[in-house]
Amino acid sequence: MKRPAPTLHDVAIAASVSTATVSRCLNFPDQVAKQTRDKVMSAVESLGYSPNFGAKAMAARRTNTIGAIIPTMENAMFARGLEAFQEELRLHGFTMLVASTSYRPEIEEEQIKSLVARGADGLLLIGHERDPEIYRFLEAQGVPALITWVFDPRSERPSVGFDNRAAMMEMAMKVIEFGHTKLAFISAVTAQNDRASARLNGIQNAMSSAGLNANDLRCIETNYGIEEGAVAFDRLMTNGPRPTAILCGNDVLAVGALRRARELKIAVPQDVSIVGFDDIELAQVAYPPLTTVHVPHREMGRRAGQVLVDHVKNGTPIKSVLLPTRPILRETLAPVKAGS
Amino acid sequence: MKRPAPTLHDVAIAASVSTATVSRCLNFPDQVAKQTRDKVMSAVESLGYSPNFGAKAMAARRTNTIGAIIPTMENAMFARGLEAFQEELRLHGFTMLVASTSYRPEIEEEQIKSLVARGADGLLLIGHERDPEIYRFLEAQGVPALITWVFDPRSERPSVGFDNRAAMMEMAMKVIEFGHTKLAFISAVTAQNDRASARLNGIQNAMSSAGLNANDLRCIETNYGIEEGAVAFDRLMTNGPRPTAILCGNDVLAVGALRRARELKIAVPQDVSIVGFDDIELAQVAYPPLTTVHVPHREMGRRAGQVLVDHVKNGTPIKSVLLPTRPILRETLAPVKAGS
DNA sequence: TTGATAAATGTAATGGCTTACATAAGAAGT
DNA sequence: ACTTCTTATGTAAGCCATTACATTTATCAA
Repeated sequence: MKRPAPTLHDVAIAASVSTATVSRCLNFPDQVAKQTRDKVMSAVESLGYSPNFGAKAMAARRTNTIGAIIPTMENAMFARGLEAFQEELRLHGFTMLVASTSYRPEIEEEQIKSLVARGADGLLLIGHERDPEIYRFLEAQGVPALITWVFDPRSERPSVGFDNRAAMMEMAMKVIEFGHTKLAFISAVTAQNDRASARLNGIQNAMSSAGLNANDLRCIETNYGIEEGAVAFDRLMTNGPRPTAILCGNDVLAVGALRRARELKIAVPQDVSIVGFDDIELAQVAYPPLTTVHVPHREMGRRAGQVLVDHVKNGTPIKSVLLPTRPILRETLAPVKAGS
Repeated sequence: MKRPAPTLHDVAIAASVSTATVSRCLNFPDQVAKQTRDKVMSAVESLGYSPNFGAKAMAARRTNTIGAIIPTMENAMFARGLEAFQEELRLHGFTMLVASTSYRPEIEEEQIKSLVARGADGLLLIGHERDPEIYRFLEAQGVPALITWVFDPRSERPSVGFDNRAAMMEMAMKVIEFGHTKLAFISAVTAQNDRASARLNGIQNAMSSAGLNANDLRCIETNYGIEEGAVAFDRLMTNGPRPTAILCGNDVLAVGALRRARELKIAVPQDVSIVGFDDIELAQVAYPPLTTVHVPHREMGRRAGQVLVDHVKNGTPIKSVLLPTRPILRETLAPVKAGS
């Protein structure tokens, strides 16, 4: 199907110069005489020539490409951060390659290998938790990787992100301050996901430090999705002791819970408080507007871009960046009802 | 920063075989004796070898890569479609490369060149409208491009998508059936965006065919975003003759309008009807749930993947696919109030 | 004019992989 | 044991750029 694309050589012939001259025209235009340059450029134009990236990468030993591997593009929070990341890269002449893994570690591994093979000069990864083998591989390949969306003070690997545990703990404290003692948590799947488990820990920490028994936390793990949040809410409210406040691992789950509450005619926040995490746009337009933890996704993407580019270009060591989060009180969190 | 990665040659030495054998081990494992294979594989393993994509692509003259260029990842509708597209590609052993353009034609051109240079075997593009020069370039490079998210019966270029005009016309007819005659439209920017202008046409067609004067349509063009929708709504309701129904170019704008309506204490749908387009998740969780045009984004992504892979692999000519859309009546559209 | 210096262009090695073709080693048939 | 096929492996020629170095041409001072 694909017919052979024009090569440097074809252009050289068309312009009756050497390939070196053509290459220089394209990469260092001021090193070649105007007259020659025009000749070459018009040949490039008329042939529709575009340099072969593989050959270029091989000869020049750099690609100006950075790979980003995220769990899913369907999550607005990643989409935002990445958009900012890409903008930052563009500013410095880098191109971003994205791949998504659907939260499957084996696909992540495949994608990492694929991007490395493509000559990515650096990688953006989400979260710390992955097979150590992968870190060894990146090491062997000499490809730097920047961890984001998390900031784990205990990890030796630098990252640009926020402290999931502390952020959720702060929110849980708020909830507890509102008088809630019967808490539940609709969590994302925690296996292979340090963000999700850190958030769970945050709640448990808050409970302990407030003198509650962390074991009393009812917790449901579920996949990502509005419907999933709805189902979890249903289970929480139908079976077992009813919580008065439900924390959710992310806004999407929270919005699902909110929807089911409406369907079940359970008033939010009068009958039950619901809070989310991430503060994506959804949170503001939900009804009632969702109380949630604000995360500066764009800022995170930008900073990650700066740090990574600086490292790849100038060898500046990667330094961790901790970004602040804060609870946003909107309307789905209210003081517990007397008698609950 | 980057220290040299192990090469085929290194592996060959470590396993004391020729590079050809290593290559075969990796690409056609059954052509080499089990004993040799094991030897090679363990060398690959211990060196952390990963083939250099550029070299591979150059030698093999194919990349099994398909590029997708979309306006923005922040729009759930593209994210969804792409996710499905990627899944389909994976099934056939292809990898997807995404790039986004922020709706800027010059960035799109840059991205197209970049992906072609990277050896993409095919491209997925959104909408027909772009500089003819680009189509010529793709032609010269022999890279097939599939147009999606639109289906324009009048275009000679095949596409997999839906008829934006007809879809919006159908919705507008519904609105008119509900007795509305004072219509307004909050549109996405129509310049360089055939989807947006087709949707506008759809409304005008509906008005004309219902005996209304299409010139009476109040129309505001705005950028993409919730806040932008809110602002547009505000302008529409504050200045000039108040419409009784507002159609929006997409759900995000509609949700913005909805939010502002709540803030202004304008009841929806009692005081004004609002309808969206795309049927992303936002639409269902908005309050009240948004009446909108359903577009099968995932299906579209899947079909696009099939068509493109089939073309790239087997040379099957690209045939247009028209996907159905339908108005989803939820709660933001109601009959016009008597006396309005 | 000439010789020296700078500017423009050309020559050819290089990078990592695939693959057609050549060769070597085993299996099978007589 | 000896030829004849297979099967497994090796050899080496590309693929398409970049770039160090060599060469040619232009420029200018003396």
